[in-house]
Amino acid sequence: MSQTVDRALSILPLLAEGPADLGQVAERLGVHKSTALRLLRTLHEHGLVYRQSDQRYRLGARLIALAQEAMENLDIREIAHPHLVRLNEQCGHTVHLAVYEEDEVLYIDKVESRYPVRMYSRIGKPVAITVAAVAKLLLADLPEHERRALADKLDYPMYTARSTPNPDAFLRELAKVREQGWATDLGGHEESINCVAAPIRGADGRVVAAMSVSAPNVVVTADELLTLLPLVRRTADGISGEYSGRNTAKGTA
Amino acid sequence: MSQTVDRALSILPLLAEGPADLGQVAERLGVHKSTALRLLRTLHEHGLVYRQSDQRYRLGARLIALAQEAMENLDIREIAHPHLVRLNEQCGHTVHLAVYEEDEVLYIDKVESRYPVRMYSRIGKPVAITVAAVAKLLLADLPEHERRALADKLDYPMYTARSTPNPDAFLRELAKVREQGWATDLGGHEESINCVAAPIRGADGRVVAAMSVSAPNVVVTADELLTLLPLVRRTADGISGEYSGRNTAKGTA
DNA sequence: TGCGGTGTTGCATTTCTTGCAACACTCGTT
DNA sequence: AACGAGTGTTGCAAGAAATGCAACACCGCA
Repeated sequence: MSQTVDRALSILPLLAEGPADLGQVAERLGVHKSTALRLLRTLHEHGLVYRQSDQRYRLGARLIALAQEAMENLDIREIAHPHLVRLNEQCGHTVHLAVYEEDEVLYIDKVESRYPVRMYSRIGKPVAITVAAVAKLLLADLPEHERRALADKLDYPMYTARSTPNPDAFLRELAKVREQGWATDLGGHEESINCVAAPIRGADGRVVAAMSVSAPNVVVTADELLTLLPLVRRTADGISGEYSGRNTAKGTA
Repeated sequence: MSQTVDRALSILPLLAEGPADLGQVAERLGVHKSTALRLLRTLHEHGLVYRQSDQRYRLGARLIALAQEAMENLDIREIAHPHLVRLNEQCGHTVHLAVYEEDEVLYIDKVESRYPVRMYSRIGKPVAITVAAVAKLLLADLPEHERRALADKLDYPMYTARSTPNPDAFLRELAKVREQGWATDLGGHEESINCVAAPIRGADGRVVAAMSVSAPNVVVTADELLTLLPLVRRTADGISGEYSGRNTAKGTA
């Protein structure tokens, strides 16, 4: 809607790929160097980009701090956290909390496994949307037409042989997940990692977040992990209850 | 430098304080509602701002993802991480890694304490710059005039009775830290929490990051914590060595 | 010393942003 | 049901602000 701002903001994802110098930025934006310079300067003043010693630009610290505050404003996270910790104490595995927002699913909290073999993931990282158990739950709750539109828009990378291959398979999986009220990812993202997940619902019944327990094959088999399902669901329901109860002014994802 | 972009970016810290509606944004920017609307729309298109169900705006998920990528591009973090984990395994306490950038010090990595009583902090959160041990190390390495300028610019909140009270005290502390090559924070931020910290240096000897071990009084006394100093310094030196060795193309903070 | 590469500045042109005012919409109220 | 306040949204004309250009400054290197 606003060309100047649009251009300036386009610089951010570009720099997320790695540091770049003025010329590179100008070229990828399709603008004159002097224009790129002025945009970068403005971003710099706000701390969103940083100029490192070799003069190249990269994303700045203020961006990280802003994101931090953004997450702290999500009240679902605050409510859920103690529950996640308790679940982790009971089962020992990695626990995740994720939300959906505008075609993306991302982790907003995590409690690390107490086993030495851990799964890699990071708070803030976008989730593999076509295979992750939490993503299935969050998308399964969308209205039918949105689900369809999103499914068609997505890429379906074959992380493993069990990854969801195409929109139709994905929609079928979502229908199933919607039906049963929980989801799994059995080696669909990384061959040796399984997850079970359950939805967290607001007062109106809509899914506002999803949580999962993940563990590698070498620690527990998929079947053993599935025995945790009732515990996971109970935890999720507990969070749902508390979230619906305290319906403070603040809204959520 | 660019008014439009400047205004748009000013919206972000504003929304970091909490969700706001169009009118509030317009008022705080000092622009007409329609202008604010168009700026917000542009931010929205880039996912930096999200419109929640009650129509109010808050910071968006893309921002969190961007910040995530920003941190992953910091190579010091990648190199340091395994060292931090090892240190945590040896002493059991919370370990932090922090960098300085444009008047801010922030944590970019953390390994949680294995004791039940934990200290609150979060990756990405700006550090209490006038008292934190890591902040002292990072600032102590700045050229003299920058140090002076920054010290005068800062606020000196009295978190506790032992907090650094004013610029002069701070500069004296920095001089001392610079001299001895390590730093402490003994109850300067939270009454019952102590830290010891050591600097990580690049090939040119400049401090590029700092790391610390923190523990509450109830777990170990300040004196006991200080016995860990040699271990902390050895770890930091190990990271420095590795960082200086691998001087790849990528620059750093 | 001269040369390529890169970043920076002043300026005229024109585009793009701005504020306005009127309109649409959703609530809560009478 | 009708009303009115509050809020969000759009088209448009005026003017301010962003743009690209070209010339300049700077650095490392041959």
